[in-house]
Amino acid sequence: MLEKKYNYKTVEEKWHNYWNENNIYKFNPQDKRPKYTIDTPPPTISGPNLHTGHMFSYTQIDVIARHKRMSGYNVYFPMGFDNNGLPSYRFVQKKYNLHTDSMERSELVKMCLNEMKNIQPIYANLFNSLGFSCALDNCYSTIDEKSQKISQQSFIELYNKGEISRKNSATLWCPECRTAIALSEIDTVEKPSVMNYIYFGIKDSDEKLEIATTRPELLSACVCVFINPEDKKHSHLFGKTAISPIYNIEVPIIANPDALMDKGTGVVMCCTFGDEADMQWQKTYNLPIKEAISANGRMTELSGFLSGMKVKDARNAIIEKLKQEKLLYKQEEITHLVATHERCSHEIEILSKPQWFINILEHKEEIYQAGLKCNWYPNAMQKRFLNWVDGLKWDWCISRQNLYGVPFPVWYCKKCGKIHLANVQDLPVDPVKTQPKNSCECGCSEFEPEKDVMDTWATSSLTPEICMNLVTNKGLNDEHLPMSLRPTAHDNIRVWNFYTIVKSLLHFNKMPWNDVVISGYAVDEKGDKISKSKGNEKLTPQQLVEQYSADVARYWASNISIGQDTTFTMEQLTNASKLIQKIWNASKFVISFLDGAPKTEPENLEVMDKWIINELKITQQNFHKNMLKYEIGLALKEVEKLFWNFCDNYIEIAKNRLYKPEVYGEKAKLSAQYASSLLLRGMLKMFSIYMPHITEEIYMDTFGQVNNEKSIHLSGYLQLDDNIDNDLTKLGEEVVEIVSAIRGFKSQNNVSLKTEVENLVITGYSEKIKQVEKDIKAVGAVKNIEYKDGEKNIDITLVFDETNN
RNA sequence: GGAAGCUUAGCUCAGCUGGUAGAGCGUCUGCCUUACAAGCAGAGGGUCAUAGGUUCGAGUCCUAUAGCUUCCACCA
Repeated sequence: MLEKKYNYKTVEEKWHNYWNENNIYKFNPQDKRPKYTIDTPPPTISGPNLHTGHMFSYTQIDVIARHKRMSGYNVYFPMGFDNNGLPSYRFVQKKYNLHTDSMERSELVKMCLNEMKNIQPIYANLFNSLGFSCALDNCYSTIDEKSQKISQQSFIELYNKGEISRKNSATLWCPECRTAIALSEIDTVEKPSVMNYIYFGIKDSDEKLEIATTRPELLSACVCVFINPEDKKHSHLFGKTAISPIYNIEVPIIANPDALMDKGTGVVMCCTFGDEADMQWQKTYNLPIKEAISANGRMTELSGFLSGMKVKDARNAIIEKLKQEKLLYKQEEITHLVATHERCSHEIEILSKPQWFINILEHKEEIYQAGLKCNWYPNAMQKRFLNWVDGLKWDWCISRQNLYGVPFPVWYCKKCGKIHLANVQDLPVDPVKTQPKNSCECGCSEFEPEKDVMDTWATSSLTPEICMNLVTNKGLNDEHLPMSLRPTAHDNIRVWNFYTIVKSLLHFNKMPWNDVVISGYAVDEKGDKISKSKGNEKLTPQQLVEQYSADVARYWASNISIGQDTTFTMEQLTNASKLIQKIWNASKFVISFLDGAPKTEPENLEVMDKWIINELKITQQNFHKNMLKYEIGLALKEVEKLFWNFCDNYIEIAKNRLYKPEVYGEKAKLSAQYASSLLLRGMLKMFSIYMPHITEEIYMDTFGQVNNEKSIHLSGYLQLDDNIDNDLTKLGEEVVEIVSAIRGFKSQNNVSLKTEVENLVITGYSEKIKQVEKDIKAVGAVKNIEYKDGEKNIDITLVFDETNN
């Protein structure tokens, strides 16, 4: 028997234990049913707690996982933790106040892995307390040995395929972090700057050439001057030689249509490597490479008197000097967009350093095609991916000059410089700690280890393989590809999704997954993303679960439109709490009549019972239609709509037959018992993917016991035929209309709903209404009904009662 | 500058392949009705951003405009 009030605290904890002890959600790879595999995003370990956003997006994934499980799939819903990257590194460094300059890499990795052992249970507890059905007993970490092995194996295989090479090439460089970074790690921010107008000289001429620049400190690296070929004002200069101020370097004047006549003075100086455009020009015009900035963000010797200065100091110093020498004739304050490193917000430089690159530019078309092949939910997200692929300009630089990360399995021969790779069976290796087994072909047996580490995405892009390896132990392997689903937020389209597709194509020429679901953000009333740094998180996930229950939190997180941001308000929580209590109450009512309920459909079902069963069929169809599109919120609304219809209208009708078989007949009672329990069972199953605790509690107290079932979550949805009877729907609508009219009339006359109706005149309704006369009479407390033809109308006369006056 | 999405009741949002505007919350009124007063019933409230077009008929399709959001590009 269910208690009067639903006590979520004890109930939720009870089922968590039960689910874990009985391995309810355990994935069995041997199971013959079709698999549904999820490439779960591993949460980044960058702080001691999870936030609202995690709860929001992982709930949606869990709803999908539960739905597929209920639909008969063998569902694999793994979980991992991402601690291979700067955020985790920074977190540990800060927490223990580490001086990492003097640390060994392996030591640091060990510390990060240890720290994860502290954090992981906290994350796992929250996941558990939210009722997530993921495999928390077998998680991966993106820096653990297995992941390192797969990541290094991927490197070796792609190297052997010729898809990876070490090139001395332009690299996006963060002087603050002192590492190369990828295009996807860049944020562009608007910053104030100064446009400096300076004079260049012309060889064998007294003419002065006016040039505008925001980066005068790069003057020493100036290799040429561009002028638009259409530019008549400057056309006499083509083929001549310009002389840079201060350094007096002679550089050619070249016609270049990229030089815009209306920008600056129309004359551009090109400094390798000032920015991306300079880079392109360097390649196109085969210009010499001159480096004015070094890896630590200071000026090189090339810059002469600026040498050793930081970029900004150098800029001020050279402006001073230009002013002194009267080579600077104008300055303008401007704001412009600057590329910055998203992790540290420092301005990016472009340097030429030897780095490891994965070929992506030459695979652009294949990647584009893969984007087309993938099912994106919502579909508009596909465009974003394709746009990104279209705009690719760089190969994927996977080396980072960090201490922390997955090392390259690479050594260089000290004598001839030849690249030596580790053997796959020896992985994972740290080249700093070990040496190749054989000496080099040149006879040398001394090696220099590659000290760089791989970009974190070089490993994260292998999560399909890392996930499946947890159960198959087959390492880098394509048996499981494509996985069914990659769920993620939209900020990851051009990063994690992109790189995963790249790796999967390069390794196996296969799609990593069939479907990609992009979730929106949880936002506050103003539309700002809820995050700890913004301080707009009203309740932590833990508080939410404690104060409102996991089911309430989950309801809020699943009541969404796919890809749309969802506002978090306290009202929504109240709403969900009410729905849950209502489910409890309605269930109590239905269950109290479960004794003696027919297990199979009785003959001669009452019309209104047929009607509500018909409504259940319609709802199930709509529910599944929406779930197929991953519209979990719309599917939920379908069930809710049915549920309220069931409570407000059907129960009120069935009540009378259930309470008074002596008046309405035993058969009519059996009919209502059958229909109400079928409805409850069907609705609980659909609700179960959103609110797994309360539904389990009710189900296992009743229906589950009949067939000794282990859990509602393994019970599957109701199998109903799909014969929809539209006439029944119409009839039901008419009945609801009539009942509503009676209720409204009583309401307007300020009388209780149980006040009897002396006479009810129904005009213009279908003949069939007569079939449900006794139900209408019962629910409206109507003594007599008259039927008339004509324009639709309902006329009500109440029984005269002194107490009503 | 390029791309995508959004603009429907006071608020948060549904409205699939075109056919007389929907839900929840909030507001107002009434009701202790053998599941539920943290409940129930009822009422009010919208020229579906704007302007054109296609159509017998458009919130729904097409074109343009405006506002908001996001992504990309723009460092001389």
